[in-house]
Amino acid sequence: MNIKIAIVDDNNFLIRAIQEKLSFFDDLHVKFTAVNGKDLLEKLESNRNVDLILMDVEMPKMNGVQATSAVKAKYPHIKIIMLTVFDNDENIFNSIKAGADGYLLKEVNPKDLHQGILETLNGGAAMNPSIALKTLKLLRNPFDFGNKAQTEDIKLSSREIEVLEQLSKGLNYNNIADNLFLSPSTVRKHIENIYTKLQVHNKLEAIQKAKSNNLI
Amino acid sequence: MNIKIAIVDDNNFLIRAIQEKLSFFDDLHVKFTAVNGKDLLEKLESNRNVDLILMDVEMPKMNGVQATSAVKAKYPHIKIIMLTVFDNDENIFNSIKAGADGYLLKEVNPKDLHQGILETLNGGAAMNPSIALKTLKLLRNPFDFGNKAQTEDIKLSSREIEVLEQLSKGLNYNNIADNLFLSPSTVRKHIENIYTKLQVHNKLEAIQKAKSNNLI
DNA sequence: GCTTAAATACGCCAAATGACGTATTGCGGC
DNA sequence: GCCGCAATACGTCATTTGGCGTATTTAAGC
Repeated sequence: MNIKIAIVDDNNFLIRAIQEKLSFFDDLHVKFTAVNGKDLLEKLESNRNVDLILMDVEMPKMNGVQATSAVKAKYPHIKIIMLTVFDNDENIFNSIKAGADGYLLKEVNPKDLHQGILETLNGGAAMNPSIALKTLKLLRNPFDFGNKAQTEDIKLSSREIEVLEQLSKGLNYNNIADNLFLSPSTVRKHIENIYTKLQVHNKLEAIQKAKSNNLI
Repeated sequence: MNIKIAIVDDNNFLIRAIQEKLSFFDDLHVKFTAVNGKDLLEKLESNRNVDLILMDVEMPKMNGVQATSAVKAKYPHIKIIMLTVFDNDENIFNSIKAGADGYLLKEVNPKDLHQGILETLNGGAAMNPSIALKTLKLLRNPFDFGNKAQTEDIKLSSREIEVLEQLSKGLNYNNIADNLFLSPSTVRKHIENIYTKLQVHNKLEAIQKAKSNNLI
């Protein structure tokens, strides 16, 4: 077994410490390291043959949450474990939302880190018990789930929103036309305008963007 | 250290197996066992000096979820770890809501069980990696909280799931091919097979169905 | 060793989609 | 009355997607 790992952290000493921990295990190989999210994305561009990323949260330029979103959007098969000294709810929740596959504290011992990496690659999730408890609490109190607003002030007409809603059901243009008593041509035009306003280029992206902006 | 444990399971062989696992550790002591929730509550009545309960989910008379609610309402200081052979979302979610402090599968080895018990008493939560992943998915998808467990027993291969994940990001076939180091033809074939298995006819429907069945 | 399932890969064809340009109608505001 | 915007509608063209057949290679199970 040869597991290819990337480490992302703005602190070189901590990178060194993590490498040290990984060095005990023959099946783990550090492909490269990066000092922030931007650096990571650039390096992934030219060397995407990575199984798992150990990611810090707090970093300059692009933090770990943003980087996780970006990586997961482009390389969903790459697993990501957040590895950080902080365990505040905000970071944990945002990381999970961004798609992280695990969340460990940096004080983790080599054995548990190794174990967590294997479990994550095996379709599980790696988590400190204290983190696990926080996720359970978050699940029990679904109070502030959807309200992280970063609305870009996008304005769609009411007709466009109707079309978008139909689109999100998985209907094709002809069915939408039937449902809204429109010509298929008109539906297409509406969708074209929607794409322009949202700056996207296909159904999926339009629906995702619309949802994240509470348009539908 | 003297940790007082109760085991609740309607299957005597499984109780025996759990006792066996606990017997390796001097700090763990099984105070009593019960065969269902009702039995547990009665026994707790006369002997409430228990630190932690290992609880089965599926039981006659009163199941583990109901028992957890009842115990937590009356004895909030007692920790409860669900210990079951099944790991379906419904049970996990309901157990968490009922107040469980952990969720382990019965196949867990003695060391991990011991570890999980200590961590739970120490203010953490015990969780299998596969369970942990499910809780993360539940956190990401606050929508499938109240609804159905109508898992249609759809089986996708791991490669198919990878493709589906890429698809759900809004990528087109060529980009998916690039990301997974495949020929576009292969991506198309995978997607075709996915559609057949899910009985759908386009991206959107596939993604919706996959999400509602927790495949992605 | 044989069987099966999964993963890989092509080709063909029809349908759906996305990106253009263009045009008409209706309605509210100034 | 004119302006601007939303809503309506067509045509064209290239690309993407979905459906179907076929084939080879690899991994896993018996």
